[in-house]
Amino acid sequence: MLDINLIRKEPEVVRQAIINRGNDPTPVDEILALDTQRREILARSERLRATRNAVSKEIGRMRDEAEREAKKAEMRRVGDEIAMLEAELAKIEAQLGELTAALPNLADPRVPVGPDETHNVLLRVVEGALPKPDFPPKPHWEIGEQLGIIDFERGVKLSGSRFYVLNGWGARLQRGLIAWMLDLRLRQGYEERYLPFMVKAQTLFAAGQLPKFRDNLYHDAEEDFWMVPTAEVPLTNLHGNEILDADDLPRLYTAYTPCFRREKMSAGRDVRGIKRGHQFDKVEMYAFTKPEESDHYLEKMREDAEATLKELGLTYRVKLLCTGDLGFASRITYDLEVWSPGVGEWLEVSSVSNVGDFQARRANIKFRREKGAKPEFVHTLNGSGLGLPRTMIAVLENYQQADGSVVVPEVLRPYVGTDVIRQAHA
RNA sequence: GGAAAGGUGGCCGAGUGGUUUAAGGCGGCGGUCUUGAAAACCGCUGUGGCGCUUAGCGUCACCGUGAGUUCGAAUCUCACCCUUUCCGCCA
Repeated sequence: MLDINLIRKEPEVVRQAIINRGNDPTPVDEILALDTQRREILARSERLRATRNAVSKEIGRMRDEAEREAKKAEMRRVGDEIAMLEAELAKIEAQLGELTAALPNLADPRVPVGPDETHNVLLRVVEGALPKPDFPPKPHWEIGEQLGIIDFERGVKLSGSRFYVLNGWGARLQRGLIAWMLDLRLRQGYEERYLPFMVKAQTLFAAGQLPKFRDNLYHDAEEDFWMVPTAEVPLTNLHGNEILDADDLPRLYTAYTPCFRREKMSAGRDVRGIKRGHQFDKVEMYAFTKPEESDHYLEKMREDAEATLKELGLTYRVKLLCTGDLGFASRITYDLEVWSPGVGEWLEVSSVSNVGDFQARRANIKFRREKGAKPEFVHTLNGSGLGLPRTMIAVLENYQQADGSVVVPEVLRPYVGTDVIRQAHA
């Protein structure tokens, strides 16, 4: 949610920012018009309320019955007028809310302007420590099926396309990755949380997922339960409607959750393998900071995510997203992409964003600089650390051997329980 | 799922239609006193919106949420949500 005061004061800036994202800026003008109307009507109805409050108090003290009835009749008319104005106000506020809720966040000035992902800026490539394979690398779906650790057929039998079953060492590899990543986050200073995987609609709104991305979410038909598309959603709301002490900031969190996405927007893309499913696992990083510190923690989160890939010895690259590819709530985003030789692709495994006060406004998360000071909105940041299926793909494809086995990365061995995977079961 | 009780400021807690402008207490902040501290005493104490002559002032809203009754609602009515206890079911 953008600050209405910013829209009032700098409509040109907001308009241009929306255009830079490739969106239509006309809602800005509608918002300004509605905002003016709102304030006019509000002033009128509040003057009437003030009158009614005062007169009602007098009525309570009046002894003369006739005079009393006269005043009551008069206030009845005032009441009717207030009701009329407020009905109008409610309509305007609903429209205003809808329009402002649909506006994306403003991009940071450092974000390059561009129409789509082709204009993202490659910042650098970091070579991993692993030797290049001296044989033609296979894609993970072949590795997985040959080892018997990924069962696509039974996944489809259970749930349809884009589902799979992990067997034996495959399941343990994923579990090991999750546990190792969480421990790495703890060493990096994040606190772990175990969160609800189903949340209320309001929780999704505060994180910026609703109303805009309704089509990409799963929800219960009968109750107000929505499956989380990312841990970012419950983490954002962890401190919803709270005023934090400045001493409590920053708050750094990490959480593992499954993520559920309908992938309606990506129908037909990446149908092969485990790259894009309706259900996937992710370890997330999240931060609540003072406004002036959020950029510092953006860099920390990016470094922390990068450390994951470095410790796995993988080759990756860092991109700065352009305005056209930026997420709805984000001001600035780094993407980390890991090289995977089997599919011959750079796979997006992490997205690290500074959201500024965009989610804090929606979720009403504030802090007080000192006792008695006026509460201010915090800044929030989120980053994947990392997405599991794609990290699994990268591990399987980068650590595959000529004989079809997969060596377990050294850091994962204590977590997985073996040095090398030769078959599904020991 | 059934029954009962309940939801009031940072916390406890009073409040069954109009001097409630939400009592009182605790906590917190400031002050008096003190060598210092404690005690005692005095003062202050939430969030948001709108307006203005903007260190402030005025006004409106907020007592779980939403509707309703009324000139006037924390208080009355209805629906819903949540909490606690008991019963049932269950990992």
